[in-house]
Amino acid sequence: MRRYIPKDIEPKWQNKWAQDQIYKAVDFDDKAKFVMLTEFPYPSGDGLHLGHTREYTLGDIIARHKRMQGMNVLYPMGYDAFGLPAENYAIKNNIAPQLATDENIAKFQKQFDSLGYSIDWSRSFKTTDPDYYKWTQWLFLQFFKAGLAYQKEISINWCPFCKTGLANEEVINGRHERCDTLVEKRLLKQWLLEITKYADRLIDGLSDVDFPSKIADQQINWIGRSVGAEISFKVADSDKIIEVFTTRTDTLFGVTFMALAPENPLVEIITTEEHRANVNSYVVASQAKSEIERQDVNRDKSGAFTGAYAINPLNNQPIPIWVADYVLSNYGTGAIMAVPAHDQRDFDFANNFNLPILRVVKNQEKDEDHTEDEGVLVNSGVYNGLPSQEARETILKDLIKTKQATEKVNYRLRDWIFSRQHYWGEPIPIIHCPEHGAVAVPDDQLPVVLPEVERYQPAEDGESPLASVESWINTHCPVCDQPAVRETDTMPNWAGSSWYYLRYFDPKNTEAFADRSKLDYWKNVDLYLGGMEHTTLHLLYSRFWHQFLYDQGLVPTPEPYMARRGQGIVLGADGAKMSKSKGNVVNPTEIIDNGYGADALRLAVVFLAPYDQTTIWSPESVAGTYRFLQRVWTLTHEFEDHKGNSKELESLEINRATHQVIKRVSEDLSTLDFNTPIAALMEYVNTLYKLKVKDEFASQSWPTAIEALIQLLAPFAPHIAEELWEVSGHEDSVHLSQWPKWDDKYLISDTARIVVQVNGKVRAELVVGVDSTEEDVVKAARDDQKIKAYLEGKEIKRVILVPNKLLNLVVG
RNA sequence: GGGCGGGUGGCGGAAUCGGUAGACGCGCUGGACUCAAAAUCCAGUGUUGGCAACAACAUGAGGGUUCAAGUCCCUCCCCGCCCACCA
Repeated sequence: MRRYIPKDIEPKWQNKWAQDQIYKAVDFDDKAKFVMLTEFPYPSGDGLHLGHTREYTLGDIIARHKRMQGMNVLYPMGYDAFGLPAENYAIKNNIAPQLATDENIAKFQKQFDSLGYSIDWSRSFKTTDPDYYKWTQWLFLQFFKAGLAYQKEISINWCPFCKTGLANEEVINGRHERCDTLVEKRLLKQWLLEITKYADRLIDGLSDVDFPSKIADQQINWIGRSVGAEISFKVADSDKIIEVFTTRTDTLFGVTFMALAPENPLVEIITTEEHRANVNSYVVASQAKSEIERQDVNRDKSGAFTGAYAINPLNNQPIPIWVADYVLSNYGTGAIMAVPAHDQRDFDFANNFNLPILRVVKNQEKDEDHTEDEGVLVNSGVYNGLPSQEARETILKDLIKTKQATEKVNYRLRDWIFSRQHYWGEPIPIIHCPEHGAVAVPDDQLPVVLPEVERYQPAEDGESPLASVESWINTHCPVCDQPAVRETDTMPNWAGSSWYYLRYFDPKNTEAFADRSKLDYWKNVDLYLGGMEHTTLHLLYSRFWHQFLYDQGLVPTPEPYMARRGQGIVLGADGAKMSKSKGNVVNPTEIIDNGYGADALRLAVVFLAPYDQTTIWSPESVAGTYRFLQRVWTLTHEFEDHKGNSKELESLEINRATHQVIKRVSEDLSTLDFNTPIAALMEYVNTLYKLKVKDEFASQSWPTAIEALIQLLAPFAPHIAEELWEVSGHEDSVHLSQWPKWDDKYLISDTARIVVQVNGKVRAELVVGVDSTEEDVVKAARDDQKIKAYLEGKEIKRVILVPNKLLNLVVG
């Protein structure tokens, strides 16, 4: 018998599949379509890592399974190639990022090929292709034309290491998520996309798609919709008004001070001469603090009194106005009404500065200094006695009547800062004309191709490297043809990935980002698998783009992804995140080349744990899955050698095992369980090993049993399955064969094993006829030697029978 | 502080509706084969007591509901992820 040597069969089949193009997705096919999407990789110099392998293997298993179920499957792959690592590499080695990127992609491609994925490579592209980013630019212009892309001078998060502005979502704990550098604030003119306009849609749309609650909740929290009121407070002895946002109008009588953010322009205006010096030095000190200092929750609350007072609109009491840097300038109005008795932060501040604390909500709990819980109003004039929730509405209504408040919804979500001061990104296709301002580059001049430059390093002052390319910058206004200059900022690395799935539907189109009829056929992604870390970045951004495109009538569905699943991270064997510095990185190519092969590796990364769970890599697991494949190999070959034997009747045992495993694998795959079907297949093979000793492959049930085994294994381990399929005499690919079906009639037995409990403890196991009556089962139990001993001298008080499963005798 | 997960053998993990806890794999132990080793095959493997049959205990801790709890309820502890001075 030939031995199982993966490297003898895997490249052979990979070539054959490529040659026969068996994984090609067909536009407009009559079969039902299924779009299986996994996040495309950034082609770094390190190549595919184990996390990629897990993600793409999972996608491949689903794609292959759906294909065998008769669907027209599109499983595409591309490269998200704009981004900082390539640029940093370019800066360091003075090599064009284009070249480094192409080298890396070649490396990735080789690894991809060695893993045997059923990807339709004819649809592949990279986001850095001018043919691709032409359409990224065109789509940006649709936002611009709809008024959703705008320029504004704002204080932004600035990474001093990368020398670029960052979106809110890219700052983690005051540091740039990519390089871990402390972020600074800088005032810069930036392009923004008005994602806040879609805040409600992004929340509401979640109810039409199948996202795990973990992901949906995270997006909802990130958007942070908060319903409340904007209330106007007059400043005493002044015509100025302070607007504040609050969700607790019911606590209005408990306001004992107001607080303005240091950046609030009113600070300058209302501060009295007496307090000016003090307030100024406080504001300067606050602004000198780093982001991380200002965001530290545990820090003592600081502030300064402005000398001014506001008037409470309900009782006309004067309220001192303070400046405090715990008030955020970019949320709400940059000013708050402070209710120390019912807000922890206001409470802390009041304690620091000996400001009064007035309880206006009373609740059951003992009289604490402050509570944020609901209760009944006290110290609130005519509103005393109202439940706080009701008071919230009543007071707001009254204030609206007197035009002192409006209903207001606030979001934590901020507009998406879309400018980067970098070379390696899509140029923003805008021309600045002295007369006409920002003008869109006309469609027939797209793409605005990224020019070659002398140096890739961004400038200290935040100018993009493109600013130094005179010949490129200087152009003419598309409206008036007067001299004008190009925008030099580029798009963030999230731009190209915001719509890439649509390009797979029609990757070569030069007239449109995708042909409408193809969009109508493929519609959207049926299942999208990716990392949890993209929940509030890529996944939110691309939903926003898609919803906008839907509103523009450019795509046929309101949501891009019908279902989303997030796969867990694979940690190193030491339990730490894999990283080069820790030396715990596992290279999938090494495992394949060590002789285990792609199939054993694929099984190992999937068998490890449920796909959505973070798990620790165990090097021995490949040995286990390799051993299993070897047993499948041996079994199949032994069967082939004994084929002549088959003359006996069917084996009920084999039939039952076969139909059981078909059922289990099918059902598990439909619920996206991938580790348990592999266990089921292992169990099945163990069973067949035992049964083969019995009948020497003589029963007529063997051919079906082996065939089912190979087919069920095919999505998981495509190479060995294809080889064994051929060995068993098939000429067509197993991957185009029809997924086996189980028949319940083989699963039914005429006997049932019943567990017998006495007082809830398992004491024996009985075999009785299926669907035996309670009377019969109890009788059988009474006759059982072991049970007899437990019933001795006792009376059966109660009998519980779970048909065909369990009998519990309660005795006493 | 808020949101969401989770805690089961030496390890990764199984366990529809509450119904035999520990499937499957790793590791370990013993045996077969071999001059020997590797590979392979077979058997065993939660803990405690016992030669054994068997019994008791056992799913983070404590209580409860139930004929029956890993699963449901209450109280608490611990771990992970995400967000965080968002009014």
